[in-house]
Amino acid sequence: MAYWLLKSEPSVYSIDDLKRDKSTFWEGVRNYQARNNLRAMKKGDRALFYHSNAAPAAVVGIAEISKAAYPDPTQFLRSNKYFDGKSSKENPRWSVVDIRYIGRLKSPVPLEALKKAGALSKMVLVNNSRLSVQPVSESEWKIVLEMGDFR
DNA sequence: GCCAACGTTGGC
DNA sequence: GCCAACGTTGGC
Repeated sequence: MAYWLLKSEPSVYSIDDLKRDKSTFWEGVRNYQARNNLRAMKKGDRALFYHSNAAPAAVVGIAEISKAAYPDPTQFLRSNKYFDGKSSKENPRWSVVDIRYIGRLKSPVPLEALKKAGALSKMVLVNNSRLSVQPVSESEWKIVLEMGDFR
């Protein structure tokens, strides 16, 4: 099983929104590196749910990849803000995955705490804060869940 | 709201 | 293919 980190601004879509919805499709990724990470996901993989542009920015919960990558429907909707006129149905540019709510961390782990943890110095989030879909190593995964008192 | 860091675009 | 200009992200 692989591990990932998904970022979302809580004012747009928060962990509580996911809890309410139970599952959703991860729309709107328009960055190639992030898209490639989406396409590498397999059903059953797990992801940290991270709140960006939040006070504090923090890992707040856990989700499961419930369906592997498929074309992002929003890229074809002219009225949608994620519409991409350069994409085609024959050769879609952008992908989504489905995710399912697993749970909240008992205590959210702020970015600052991740930066302070020596064992996480190679974590993508610590080194490239702009990538919105990131891989997480198994050891990083375990450490973050422990820091968040996830049970 | 500011601004640094990063990604993308497009002229050449 | 280079790189300046521009737009976006995201921490603070």
